[in-house]
Order: sequence, then C-alpha cells, then structure tokens
Amino acid sequence: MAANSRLTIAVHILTWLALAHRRGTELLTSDEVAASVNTNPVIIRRSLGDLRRAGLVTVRHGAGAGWSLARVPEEIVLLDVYDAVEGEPLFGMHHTEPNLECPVGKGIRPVLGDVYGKAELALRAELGRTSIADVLRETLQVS
Amino acid sequence: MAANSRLTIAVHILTWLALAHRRGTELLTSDEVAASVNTNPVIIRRSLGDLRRAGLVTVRHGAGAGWSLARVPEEIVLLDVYDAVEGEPLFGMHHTEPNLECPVGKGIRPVLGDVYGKAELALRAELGRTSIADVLRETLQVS
DNA sequence: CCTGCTGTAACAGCCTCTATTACAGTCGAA
DNA sequence: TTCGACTGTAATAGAGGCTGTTACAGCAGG
Repeated sequence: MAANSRLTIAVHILTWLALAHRRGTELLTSDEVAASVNTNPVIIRRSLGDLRRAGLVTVRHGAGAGWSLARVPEEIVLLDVYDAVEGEPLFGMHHTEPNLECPVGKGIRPVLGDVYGKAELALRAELGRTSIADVLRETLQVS
Repeated sequence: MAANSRLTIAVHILTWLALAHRRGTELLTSDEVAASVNTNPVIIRRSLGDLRRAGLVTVRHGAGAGWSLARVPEEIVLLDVYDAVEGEPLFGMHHTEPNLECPVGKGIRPVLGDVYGKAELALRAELGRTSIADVLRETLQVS
C-alpha cells in the first residue's frame, strides 16, 4: 500500500508555525503554510482542522485570520500529531470472518490483536520521544 | 487509510500449516488453506508466493502438489512475515517536493526520515518477539 | 498421457488519498 | 454597517491500492 503523507504534512505545518512564531509572526494563513508545504490550501486547512480538534493549534477567524500553535513546540510530540491525524490501526484483520470450524480461524484474531497492539505501542513510544522543537532544531541544522 | 490485511492473512496461513504439520499432514493446497481463511484461493496463492520468495514455505508442483513450512514454527517470527508481505514504509513523505526556499521545506525531510526510521525499528523489534509457534500455542488456548 | 494444482495475468468493484473548485460563514477594520 | 480576507466544508475527479474472481498456461507424479 502506498503510505499516506498525513503525518508528514501535519508535522511540517507545526514546524513552520513554530519557526514563524520564533521570528515574531504570530499568525499564518493556510495559504502561507501551503506555500511552504507546496500543496493546496484546502489540504492544509483539513490538516489544521485535525490539529485544532486535537488542541494543538488555535485559529482566529474573520479579517486578519490565521493559525498559531496552542502550546510551545517543546510540549508537542509527534505522538500527539500521530493521534491527531491518523485514525486506522496499522494492521487490518481479515476482511471476511475466518472459518470458525477451523481451530486457527476460531482463535487467531484475539492473538493477532494482542501482538498488533504491542507493536503499535512500541511505535507510539518512539513517536513520543521527538517534539516539534526537536524537529525544528534539527531541520535548521540540516539547511 | 484502511489498513490492509496482508500480515494477518500470511500469519493465518503459516499458523495453519504449522498445525497441519503437527497433526501429520505434510502438504496443504491453496484451496485447503483458503477454506480456513475463508477467502479466494488466488489470494492465498499470492500470499504464499510472497512467503516462498522469503524462504518461509516450500511448494511442491505437479500431482499431489501443496505447501509446507520451510522452517520449524519456532524459527519464524512475525518480523519475517512482515518483511515478506509488506513493502511500503509506514509513513509517506510529501507527494510534491516542499518549497526549498523555505527553511522548513528545505531541511525537514531527512529529519522526518530519521524519526520514521526509528519508529519502524521499534515496531520491527516488537514483531521479532513473537513466533508462529507462539501464535499457534495462544490460538489453541483461546479456542 | 492425465490430472490436479500452481503461478500469474486480466479485470472489476470498492475505497482512500490528493488535489481542486466553489461557496457559505465569520469577524476585524474601515 | 459594509467590506474584504480567510476559514470550514461539500462536491468532484483522477490515480492507485486491495480484495475478489475468472481464466489459462505450466508443471510433475502416477
């Protein structure tokens, strides 16, 4: 499957907001963010909507509208972003119910669910170790 | 994105082969496996093809054909299966190249690649801790 | 040679993701 | 109060992946 880029887009947005804030720009519009990410402003607004529902950004409406971080970048970790934009579990179960007369078909799903849950926890723990401030710092070092 | 069920299907197949072998049945056809997974035999053959290319199962052609495990179930871990059937990385990068004149657009991709790599390593380590023998044992306990 | 099964192509249906257009809603500023 | 800029979201389109299905050539034991 072709992996989606939601997490990448969202982290990019937040990193850009963090840099703008540090430079003294309090608010950015979706058009301004879209210019950095190089995609359509609606894509950005949809992602920002997810981030707003998760409490990571705040929006100001009307004239002079725009977006800003709801917390300092040190207190936003990539796990927060992951939860904000990714809904589905990593691994899917059978599309059709397995044959319950077969001992494997009958019992395998909870076993797999357990293993998949542990694997996701390991992934989440790793995503919790990096903050937007970390990403911003390393990004500026690279360039 | 709706997660695919490739890993689930492949683990189901291998667990079923392990149980059949323990019961004295050396070879299973794709039709027999499909009856347990409850899907089309071609789906099973496609998955078995991935597993064969990864060296996890062996196939016998001609009359009396069928499949069997290439190693004992204790020596096949879910990470082997994951590598056999999943190709794409977990998180995708930008579809279009970000704006390189923006400092974030210019430097964020290697930073994200590094974080994503670490997260995948954590996931893989966890998948390496469970074998087909573990799955079979727990599956039979459940039922 | 026959037969049963593999290996794979081709296709359809469904769904997701990205991208884009359009437009109503919102609210500060003039 | 009106204007204008921007948000929020619906609708739509194209591309591509996954599952499921049919079809058929290839293989090899009996």
